[in-house]
Amino acid sequence: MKEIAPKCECTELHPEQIVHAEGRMPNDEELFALADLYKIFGDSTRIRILYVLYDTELCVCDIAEMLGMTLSAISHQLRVLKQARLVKFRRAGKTVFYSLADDHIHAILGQGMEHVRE
Amino acid sequence: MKEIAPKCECTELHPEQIVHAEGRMPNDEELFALADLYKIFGDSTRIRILYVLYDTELCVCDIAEMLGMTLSAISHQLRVLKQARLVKFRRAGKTVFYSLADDHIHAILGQGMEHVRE
DNA sequence: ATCACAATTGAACAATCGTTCAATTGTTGA
DNA sequence: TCAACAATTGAACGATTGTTCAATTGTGAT
Repeated sequence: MKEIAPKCECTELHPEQIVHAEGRMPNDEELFALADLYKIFGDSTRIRILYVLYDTELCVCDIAEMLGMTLSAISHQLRVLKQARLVKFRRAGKTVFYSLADDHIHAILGQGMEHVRE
Repeated sequence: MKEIAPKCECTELHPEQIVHAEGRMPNDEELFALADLYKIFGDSTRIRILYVLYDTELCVCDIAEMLGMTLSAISHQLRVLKQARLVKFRRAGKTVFYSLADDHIHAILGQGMEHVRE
């Protein structure tokens, strides 16, 4: 018979905390969704895009100009932001204008910035 | 004489928005720090660690047990969280107990979860 | 229809990241 | 001093990610 894998024994020292912690854990689905949300914010190009759009709508070309990046790079990231519903867009002729999807985004950015600045 | 690179001309369409947006952009240093902060939250293992520590201190072994991962994997991630000052620790004999660094972390997690759940 | 141009897309590449494995550190108790 | 064990660390691997380049789509003007 094969030996079972060696198992850490220290958990028996604090079962109360474990039971307590397990009792209020969000479900896995929510935890993964949360990580995915933060993943979107976790890139400086995307953060800068969100900030140039903070209270203004701009076309892709404006954004590329302001951030000193190519149209393609910006467009790729706008796609990510669009899929995550962090930005919305409207078409006007050849031009597409992007803006933040809702006020929630401001709140999240503000919260993070507060932590960074302290 | 070499031709200058072709330049997008659309920015001339909305210089007002650009000036406006540029006027309230945080400096680059802050923007990069913000992206780096969110990068830490943008991983499901780290998010789960932060949640098991939500209001309890636990040792590395407890966390590994609860998340069904190896000690090594957890320890590596705790190191990342420690460097970002999202968790703090205290040593008690052979055991090291981790907990959230401050209440700000709760606020950030709560804000994100609110967005995910809506 | 054709041209100009804003924007999008796909493939490819380098760079970054998370986990595993093995070795090591640090502390306790015999 | 030595054994046991919680925890940390470094190297290596595969997987994911952001940008570039080239090609393409979609719209408006001639």
